[in-house]
Amino acid sequence: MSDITRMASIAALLGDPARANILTALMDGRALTAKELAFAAHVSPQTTSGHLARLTDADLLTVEKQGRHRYFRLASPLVGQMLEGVMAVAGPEPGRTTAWRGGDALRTARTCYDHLAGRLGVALADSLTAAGHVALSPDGGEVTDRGHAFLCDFGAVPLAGKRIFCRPCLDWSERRPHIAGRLGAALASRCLELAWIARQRDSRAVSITAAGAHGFAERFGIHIDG
Amino acid sequence: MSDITRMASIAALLGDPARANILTALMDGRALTAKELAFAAHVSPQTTSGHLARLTDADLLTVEKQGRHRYFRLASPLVGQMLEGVMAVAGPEPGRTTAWRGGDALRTARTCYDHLAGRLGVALADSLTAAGHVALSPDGGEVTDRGHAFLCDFGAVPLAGKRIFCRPCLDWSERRPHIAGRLGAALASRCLELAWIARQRDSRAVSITAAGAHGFAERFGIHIDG
DNA sequence: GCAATGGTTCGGCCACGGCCGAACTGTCCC
DNA sequence: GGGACAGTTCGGCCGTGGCCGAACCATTGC
Repeated sequence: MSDITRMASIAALLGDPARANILTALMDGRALTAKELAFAAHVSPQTTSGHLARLTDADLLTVEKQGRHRYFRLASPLVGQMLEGVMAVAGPEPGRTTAWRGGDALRTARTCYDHLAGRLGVALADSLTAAGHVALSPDGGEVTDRGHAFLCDFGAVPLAGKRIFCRPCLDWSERRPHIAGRLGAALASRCLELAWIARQRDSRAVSITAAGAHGFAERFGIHIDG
Repeated sequence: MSDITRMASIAALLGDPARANILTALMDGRALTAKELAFAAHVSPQTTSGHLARLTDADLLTVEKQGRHRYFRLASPLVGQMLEGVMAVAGPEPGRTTAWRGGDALRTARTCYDHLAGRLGVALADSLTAAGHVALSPDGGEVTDRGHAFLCDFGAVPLAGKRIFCRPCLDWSERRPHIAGRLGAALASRCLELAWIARQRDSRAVSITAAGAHGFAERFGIHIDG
């Protein structure tokens, strides 16, 4: 199969509205179940199953089995970039000025469910592990004694609950882990509380405030440009 | 029509092998006729006509009438970037290391028919106009007396012939004009003769040699990185 | 064990769209 | 004028593929 034939078959996969819905629903790096994707695609679960099979066959998606669920996510940053490339061409509808500029902002910092992702999320995870406050392993994470004190001092106290305390979540745009679970949620809500970050309308992107730029640098040694 | 529906319809246009052939044939910025594109797409002229109509309707291509020919070219750099994005995902075939890295090289310097395009081609045009050697206008170009002397000294003497002497050619990746016509061809062949540039296998990209880097800087004040 | 739920496979329906042959328009050139 | 050539439009054929209903696994929980 030639280069352009393969290119055409990949593009054909994006060319169906249902599959396009599925892929864009996954663009923020979350992993969603087949049923959630069926809802996003506005088609029945059977039909969705077929689409998902084709997308995973083409290596656009990866799948993880977990109990009776199957979680799908974008297979690589390249896939997200490809989608953005198509968006960039399709986006500027005549008579509409909002070009698709979410790309950069999304990569800089965004929420993933209720925790932080993007460059900021990954940098935060790096900082905490480098300082020996948190130890991440593929299937979970631990907070050290020093880490516990540090986080209490910072004001990020996870709520009690049976939800997993800390786990690494693979970041779509950075392709490296950030911190999810109750700890991730606590960090995000504390940053919001301190007004270090601010939500943006109609987007999962978050912006880093001036106070945040200063705070992240001082407390975590993190410098995010843009 | 929603964002993702439009995205899907754009992607669907790329998803047909014939259209994918057409678009990739135009990726180096040349303008080709419907018949040439029919040949590239391996389908009949009638079928090609339909494809071209859809591609221009979607603003992926622009068309210029010229006599009984219609010349098609990519409508914007975004289209080329989109194609590269899809190539990047489709390209790395398992068991094959040649990823699609032509993109950068093509943008740096390439041939367009028999003259130079890309950053180098545009820089050359800029240099010659800035120095007052050449005056480009939308439908042609003139060489000044000083320019004539300069070009003779450089060794770029256009062949006689009825082909147009000098005309601007819109550069796909830079979206600014470079020099085509007999003059453009003479410049390119002289650069090749001096071994300032070298052709690459199976590609329209050309590489700038060490002598070229030096020569372009000294004679034309051009510095191309990469 | 059984029911409930997530997910897949199968079969059949149907529409969209790619393809070409044939006929038509428009331009160039002798 | 007439012939050659570029390109388009029309009509009809046909395959691909999207969609859902129904039935079928697999896992969880009672």
